[in-house]
Amino acid sequence: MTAPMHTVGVRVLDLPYHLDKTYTYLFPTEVAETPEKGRFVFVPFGRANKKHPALITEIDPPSDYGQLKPVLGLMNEELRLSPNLMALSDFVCDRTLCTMGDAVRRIVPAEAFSRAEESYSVVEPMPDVVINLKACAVRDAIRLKGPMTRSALERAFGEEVRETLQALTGLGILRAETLIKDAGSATAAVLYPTDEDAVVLEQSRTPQAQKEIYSLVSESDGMDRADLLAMGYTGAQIAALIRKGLIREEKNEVYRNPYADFSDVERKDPVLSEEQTRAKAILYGLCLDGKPHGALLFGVTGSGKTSVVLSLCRSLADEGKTSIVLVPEIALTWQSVSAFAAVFGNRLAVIHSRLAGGERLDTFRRIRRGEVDVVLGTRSAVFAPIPNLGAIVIDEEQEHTYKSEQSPKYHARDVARFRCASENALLLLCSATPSVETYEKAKRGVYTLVELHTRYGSAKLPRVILSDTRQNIPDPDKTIGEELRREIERNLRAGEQTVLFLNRRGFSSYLSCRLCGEAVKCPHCSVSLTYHKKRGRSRGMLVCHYCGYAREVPSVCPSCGSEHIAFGGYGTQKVEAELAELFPDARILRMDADTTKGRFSQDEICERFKNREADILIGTQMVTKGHNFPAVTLVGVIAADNALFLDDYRAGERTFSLITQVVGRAGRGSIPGRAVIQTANPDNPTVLLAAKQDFPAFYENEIALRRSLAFPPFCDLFAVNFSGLSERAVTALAERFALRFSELAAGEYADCQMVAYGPFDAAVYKINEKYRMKLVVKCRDSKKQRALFAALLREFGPTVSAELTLGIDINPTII
DNA sequence: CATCGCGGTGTT
DNA sequence: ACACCGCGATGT
Repeated sequence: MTAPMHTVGVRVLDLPYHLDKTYTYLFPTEVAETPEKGRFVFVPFGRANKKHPALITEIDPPSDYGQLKPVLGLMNEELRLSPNLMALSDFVCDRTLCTMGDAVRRIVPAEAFSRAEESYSVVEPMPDVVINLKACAVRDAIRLKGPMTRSALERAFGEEVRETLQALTGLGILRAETLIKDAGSATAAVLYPTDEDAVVLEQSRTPQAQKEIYSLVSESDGMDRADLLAMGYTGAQIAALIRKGLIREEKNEVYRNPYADFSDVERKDPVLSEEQTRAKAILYGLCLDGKPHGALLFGVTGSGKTSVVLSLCRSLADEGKTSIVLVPEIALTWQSVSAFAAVFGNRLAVIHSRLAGGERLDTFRRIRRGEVDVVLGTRSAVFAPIPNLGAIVIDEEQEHTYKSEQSPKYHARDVARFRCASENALLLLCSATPSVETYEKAKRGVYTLVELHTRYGSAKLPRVILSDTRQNIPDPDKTIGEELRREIERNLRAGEQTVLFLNRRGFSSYLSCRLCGEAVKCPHCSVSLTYHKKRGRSRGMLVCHYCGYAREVPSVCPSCGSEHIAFGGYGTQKVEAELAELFPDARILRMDADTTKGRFSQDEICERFKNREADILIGTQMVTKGHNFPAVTLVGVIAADNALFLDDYRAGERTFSLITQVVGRAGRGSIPGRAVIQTANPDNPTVLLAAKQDFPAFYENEIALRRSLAFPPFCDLFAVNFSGLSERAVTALAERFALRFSELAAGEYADCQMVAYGPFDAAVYKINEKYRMKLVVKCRDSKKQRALFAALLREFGPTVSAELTLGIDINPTII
C-alpha cells in the first residue's frame, strides 16, 4: 500500500496584495519524501502556469479545491526559514499590510533565491503528427544535443521559440521539466602540497621557477593561485607541478566581503569608564534572565554610548549570543565600522543598501552559518537571519531613516521589538534625544532607563550663543551673521577648526521672476528648481531634487519673458562661497550629497578634515553624525528654524535633535567649545531648550502638545496614498476609496474610533509626472483597524495598475 | 466571415 | 499582474 501524496499550503511570492493568500498544492514524492514548513519551492500559478517562488507554510492543509497543481521543485535547504523568521514575516505582513513576498524579501536577499527554468527533451517514440519546418528544426536540435534549457533554445532560435515549444509540448513531442539552479558562490583556486616526495625537483633540469613555487606552496597552508600569478609566475609553471603530482589545486568557496580588510585591524576590547561600566552591567543583566526586555540608553552626545554597546556585544558574544546593531545610513562610515572590527574582527558582518549583489548574498550566508557574532547595518539589517539573538541595538533611535518608505513600510524599531520579544532578546535604544514615543515608554517603565551623564574625557558641553538673524543679517542675500562671523574669525586666528551645518544643498533654492513672481519649476514635478554651481563652469544648472531633471539657467522668465529674474534662498554651496569671500585665506571643505557621490568619498572628506587639511567644514546632516573631530571648538547652525515650521507634528522633535547633535560636535578635545545657533525665532521654546540641551523640559512640552492634539503616541495615523499619471483618475480613485472607507467605518467597523482627513493633494502634488493625493485617518492601531484597511486594499487591488497606484503607510515619517 | 481591440474574469 | 475569454467593430 502506498502512502497518499502530501499536500502543502504555500504563500506564492510576487503576487499583488489581493491575491496574497494560502494556496494548496500537491507535493509529489519526486520532489522530496516529506515536505517541511519554511522551505521555498517553485509552483505553477495562473492560467499560464508561470513559475513563481513560494514558501511552504502548512503541511497537508484541509482543502476542498478540485484540481490541485503540483509543486515543481524545492529550493536549496540553505534558504529555509526558521519558525522565528516565519513568525517575523507574518508579523511584517500583518502590521504593514504588505504581501508575504515583500516581507520575505527583506529576510532573504533576491540574489539568494534559486532560479527555475524549463528544460526540454524529446519524447520517444515520437507521436505521429505533422509539424511545421521551424518546429522540426527545434525538435531535431534537442534530439541532437540532449535536454536543452529554455534560455539556450532562445539563444539558438530567438525569443519566438517559446510558442513553438509550447506547441510541441502540447503535442507530446517534447517533455518539459523544471530545472532549479541555486545561487552561485565565488571560488578561489588554492594550491596545497601533496604527500608525494619532492626529490624529482632536485634534478638540475627542473626550472628555477617551479622550485620556487613548490617551496612557496609547501611552506604555506594553502597558497592562492591568484597570488602566485600576481607574483609573476605563470599558469604553465603551476600546471607543470600539478602534472608532476607535487601540488594539488582545490576550489575553495570565498566570501565576497568589502569589509574583509577590517578583520586584520588591531584587536582591542573597549575600555569603559566607571559610569559606562555601571550602565553596561545593568544592560547585560537584562540579557541574562532569558526573558525579553527593552531599555533606553539615554546619554548626552559624547558620553560614549558606542563603547557601552561594543562592550555589551562583546560579553554576549563570549556567551555564544549574537547581536544586531543598527545605525543611520550616514553614520555607517569607515570610522564606525573599524571600531566594531577592532572588537569582533571577522566575526562582524556589515549590511547596507550599497552592497553589491554577491556581497549581500555572501554576507547572508555567513550570518546564517553562524560565522558572525555581530551584524552592523542600516535599517534592513534588523531582518538579518542570525541565530541565537541576544540583543538588537538601535543607535540614534529617533532618526526617521529607520522608517522604510517602500513596501514593506516598516519601522525598524517595531520589527526589532517583535524579534526581541519572540527570541527573548534585549531591545536597546540609544540616543541623546530619544523620540517622544520612546521616552514616554521609558518614563512609564516599559523600557528600563539607563543614563550616561558624563562626557568623554569630562569635556564640557559647549557654550551656546543664540544669534537672531533678523538683527544680525540685514542683507537677505547673506547667510552668515555678525556673531557667527566673529566667532569663525576668532577660531581661524587661534588655528582651531569650525563645523557649519545647513540642512539644504545647492546654491540657491529657487530662481524667481521679480515681475510675475513665478519661480522656475520642474516640468515633471510641482516644485521649484534648485540652482547648483558647477565646478569650473561659470554658469551652473537648475536641478530638481525630486526627479533629477536638470536644465540651463534661463536668461528670461520662462512664464512672462521678463529679464528681471533673480536667485533666492540658499544652500550649502552658497555658504561655501560666502565663507570664501569673508575669509579668503581659510581652507574650506563641503560635505553634502553632491560632494559624496563616490562609495567612500564621505570617509575621505572626514579624514582630510580630521588631518587638519581644512579649517572649516560646511555640510548637511552628514556633519552631525558620529564623527569625532577633536580639534573642532566651534559649530554653527546656519538656520535652525529651517525644519521648524514644516507641516509635520514631528518638526519640533527633529529640530531639537538636530541642534543637539550639531552642538555636541564642539569641544570634544581639551579646549571648551562654542556653538552659534542662527535663528529667526530666538524665543521659540524648542530652539531655546535645544540651546540649553534640556531634553526633559523639551519632552514635557512636546508630550503635552501631542496629548492635547491626539498625535502619536496617543493615536496612530494611517496614510492612504494615491498616485497616478492621470490627474482625473487619481482624484476619482481617492474619492471612491474615501467613500467606501466611510461606509465601512460607519457600518461593520463602527466600533473603531476614527477621524478621517481628506482626500487632499499631497504637499508635493506632482512628482515625476505622477499626481499624488492622500487620505489620512487618525485612529488607534489595532487588529480590527488593520482589517478594515486590508479589506479596502483587497477590494481596490484589482482597480490599480502601473499608471494608478494605491498604498497604505501606517505612521508615516512625513504626513 | 476572419481579425483586432477591448472589458471582464480568475488565479490552488 | 497577467493571460485568458468572449464580444463587437472593422475590413475583405
